[in-house]
Amino acid sequence: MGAKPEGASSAEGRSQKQANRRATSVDVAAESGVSQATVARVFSSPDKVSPATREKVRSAADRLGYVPNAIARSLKSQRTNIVGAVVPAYGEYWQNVLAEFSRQLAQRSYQLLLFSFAKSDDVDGALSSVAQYRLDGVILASATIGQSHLGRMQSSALPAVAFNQPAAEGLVPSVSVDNEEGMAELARHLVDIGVKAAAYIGGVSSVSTDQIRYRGAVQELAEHGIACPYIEAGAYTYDAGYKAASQLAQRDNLPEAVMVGSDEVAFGVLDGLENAGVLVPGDLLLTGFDGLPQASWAGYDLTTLVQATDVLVAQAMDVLLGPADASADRPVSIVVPGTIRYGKTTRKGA
Amino acid sequence: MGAKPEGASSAEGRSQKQANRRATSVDVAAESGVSQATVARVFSSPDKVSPATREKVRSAADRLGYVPNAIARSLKSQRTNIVGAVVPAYGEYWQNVLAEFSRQLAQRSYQLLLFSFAKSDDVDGALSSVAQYRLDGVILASATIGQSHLGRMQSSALPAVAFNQPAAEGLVPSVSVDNEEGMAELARHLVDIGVKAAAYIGGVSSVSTDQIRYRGAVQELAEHGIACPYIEAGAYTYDAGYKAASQLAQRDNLPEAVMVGSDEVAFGVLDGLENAGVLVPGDLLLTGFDGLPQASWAGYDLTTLVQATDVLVAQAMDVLLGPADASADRPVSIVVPGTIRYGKTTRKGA
DNA sequence: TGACACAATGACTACGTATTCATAAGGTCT
DNA sequence: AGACCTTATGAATACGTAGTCATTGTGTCA
Repeated sequence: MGAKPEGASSAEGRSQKQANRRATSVDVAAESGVSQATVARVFSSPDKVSPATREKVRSAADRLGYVPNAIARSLKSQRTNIVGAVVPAYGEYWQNVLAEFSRQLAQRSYQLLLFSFAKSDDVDGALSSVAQYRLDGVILASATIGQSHLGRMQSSALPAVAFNQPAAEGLVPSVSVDNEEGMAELARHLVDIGVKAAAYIGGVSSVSTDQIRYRGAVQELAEHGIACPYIEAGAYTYDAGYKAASQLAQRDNLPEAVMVGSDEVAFGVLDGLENAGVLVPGDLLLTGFDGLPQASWAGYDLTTLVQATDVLVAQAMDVLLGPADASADRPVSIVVPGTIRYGKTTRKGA
Repeated sequence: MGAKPEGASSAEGRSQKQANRRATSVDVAAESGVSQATVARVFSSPDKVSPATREKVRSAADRLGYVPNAIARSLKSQRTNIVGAVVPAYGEYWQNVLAEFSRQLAQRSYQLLLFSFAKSDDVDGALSSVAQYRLDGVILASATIGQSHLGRMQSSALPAVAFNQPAAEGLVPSVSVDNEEGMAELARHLVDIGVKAAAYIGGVSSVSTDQIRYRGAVQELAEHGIACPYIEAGAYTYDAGYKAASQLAQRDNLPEAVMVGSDEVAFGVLDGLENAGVLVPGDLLLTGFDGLPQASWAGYDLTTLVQATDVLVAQAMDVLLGPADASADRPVSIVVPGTIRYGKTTRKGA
């Protein structure tokens, strides 16, 4: 052990020469008079180093402002401690989900690398970016990720979980709310309070969640002899809902109730109806789906199916990062039930 | 050039042995009978490779499912192509800002690594994580990042930009909306329509944006002889606003107008007031701040100061990724003006 | 006291890529 | 045809870390 205290001065000389370079474990080793291996050990498995050495290295590291380089660590260890999330760039719902992902990943001390896309064509780009970073896992959120993408995902060795994406069934492990049953429960609620005629406003009819939610409504209502025509808003936005409602309001015979496929659209429908002089719940009952925070704001107080986002996300984390049962015969596919929130939009007496 | 076509068979043998290992540039080199260096060139500077070789390598890469490893690339090139964002985990406003960051970074083909924190104590953890990944830059969003953190940031060589964070002035390059002038303009609007008595509802009084916005209101109103007491909601949430409004509504003498420091709180205030029987704008005028999408929803139609989030974010990107003028004497500090949205909450005649 | 287990540490190498330098082949100009 | 430049390619190396293996010192047991 060359314990001559010349490490300090030489290291300082160097650090003056190249002021902007970040210190490396080699620098710290020189500064503290130990080997690079020991420095590495101090930061990755401290118990393998004697307390005295540990302290010496720590202080040298502080002096030099050394921070371990996660990139290099990842290269060596083949783990990044980063999870990717492919999420649509717009939409209240996805923003909330993303926030929840971020919180729960932080809890498990993972970082979240975000791949968002505006149009569904951009998914391609996002997914090929995903492959470059050797992530520990990836969350595929958004119904607009096609099955071809999912198939490719399946073969890519990268652990993945599809979030609220019925189309993924059988291809990729998935976690979703029980869309069909949830919407059916809302329909049952309408039946219970005596509704005899209804309509359904969806976002985009080609999206699988849209179809499944509609099916849940139609089937349940059909059992009670109630028809439920489908109206397409064209997008999952407030404005699309507002417009759809404006058109609906001009009809001669208004349905007794309107079931909307998502809360964000439902807010637009509600405002669009009231703007056209149709009172909710006076003239027409209204339900949403998702359980966005705004649904419980007094201004809207919407009857809707609340997704337990925290539970859904927690399940997704478990699938992704939990025990590696991913090698099971078929990908797991977890369905979480939702809960109805009863708001004033279906309160008949009002 | 050992052009014997034995590369293929040997590579296949290997790929069968270790099925789950991702192919590397070395594998592709073997498969296509060129050197690793040439493979690297095909993917990083294709014009330096002859078309024939390029094609040969490309097809070998496809066959093996080769995707360049961004981690290894980063280690070598000292650039990650990733920008970090330190953002609060909650709040409509931040969710919107984050979405905009994500969109604009994607446009510039950067990825976004998200560090969110729930309590402001967690900022420490987030910031030390930030340092480990050798990011190309970091966005510090949230007024709760203390000056000590900013100071440390300043010395860490990592390009940073503070977003809507007045406290950063002089320490870190910053981009914000003109909080003071924006609130002053709203106050002027109230004065213009004849308001003689007002109150201000802030989120958390110790936060710098809160203080500055309040100052903007107070000073402008004072010039017209109008007092403007400060009420603290306690958080930047709908619920906090709702509660504050409920208490306010019980007072004997209601102010003519209430200025709220942020839209999300303002929505709560609005609903809280109406719930208590105080009509807006009939009994009381109301303004918000931020320009959230919900402000233009017909249900609220709030008068507020709209932040041009896209412009703010674009400016932040320029500061962070643009020409490296960061070495200027003092960090730049860009202020973007806001725009008033006139909603029905200050429409006196209604 | 010698044989042996064990703790602490250092030398060395691999992770996968990009880049520098050297080399070889082919073409141009006088 | 010889000197020279250009293009295409390969060999070797560096990026910063973690883990393997070898080495040394220290204590324990018979």
